[in-house]
Amino acid sequence: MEYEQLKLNNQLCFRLYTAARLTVGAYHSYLDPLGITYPQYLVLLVLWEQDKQPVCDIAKRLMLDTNTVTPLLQRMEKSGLLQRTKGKTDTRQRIVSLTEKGTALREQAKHIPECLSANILEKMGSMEELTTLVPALDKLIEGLSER
Amino acid sequence: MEYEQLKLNNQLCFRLYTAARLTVGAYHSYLDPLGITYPQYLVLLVLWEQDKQPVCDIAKRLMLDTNTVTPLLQRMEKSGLLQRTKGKTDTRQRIVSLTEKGTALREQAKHIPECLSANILEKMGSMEELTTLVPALDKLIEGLSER
DNA sequence: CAGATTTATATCGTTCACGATGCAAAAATA
DNA sequence: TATTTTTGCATCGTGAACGATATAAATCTG
Repeated sequence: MEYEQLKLNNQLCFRLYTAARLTVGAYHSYLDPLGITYPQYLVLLVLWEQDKQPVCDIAKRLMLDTNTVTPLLQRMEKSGLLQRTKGKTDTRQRIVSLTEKGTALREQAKHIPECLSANILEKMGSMEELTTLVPALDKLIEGLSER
Repeated sequence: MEYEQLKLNNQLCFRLYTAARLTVGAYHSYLDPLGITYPQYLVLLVLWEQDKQPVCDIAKRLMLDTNTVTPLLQRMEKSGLLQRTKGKTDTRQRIVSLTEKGTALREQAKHIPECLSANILEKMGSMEELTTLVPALDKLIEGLSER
């Protein structure tokens, strides 16, 4: 009784941790042919929405720090997906812009979300649990991110 | 319209990925004094429930592969939390057992779950979203883990 | 305007997550 | 029993996360 809460099955965080891993894993078969990883896909999503952003804006969007994002962008630059140029108004900034290759991937990635939705829906049966998930996660994220 | 689904805000996986990161981060201030990381805490949870398990059972429980768990256990052995001994009935197995130090941590970790619950509840306001989260995540995990 | 502070980015070290691969022991099958 | 297959564990390499720290530019303050 005393240690009841120290049980794996009682812990929300373990579920989040596992669900996140498995979901990212589900993207793998779609992202592999494009030669990108899931975090790289996230960066592309941000840049496809709006190109030419400084590192800090991308980091904010992804809720990551620059010490995670910088190496990520460096790897993506190396693989030819984007460029990092010095900012003009603020020379501390590095403006990240898509290359042709990075832009072109958008077309190839277009169907990934629906493929994945279908994939997950098929395995989960009903849509219901999924629709409750999103607002609950948003609230959790909002709570945990404020400081 | 065509690219509507390629928006970060529309993606469940990003929420899971972020929520998991932030939640693990919330454990940090509690686990740091104990000198363990979150994945190491998960291993301890499993061993506190039942000591002396082979590597594969721990891996199954955490839904991880041995190529993740083995180095994790090696680090934990190095820091004196557990021992890995050869199995007797099946010599391929490595039986993982808690040391005194590993066992003793249970007492210190006892209040972590309630501290965290309180922490999260305070930031989220209502309990409602949290209670819907758990079964939804379970179903998602179940769907994604079957193969 | 000089000095202090903040901001934007980068680097380093450690720990994970995981695909690929290797190897030996156990189990299944011929 | 001999051969094949499976299982349990380990190693290696790569890419992330993230704490700590560094550096220069921008901003704020006295």
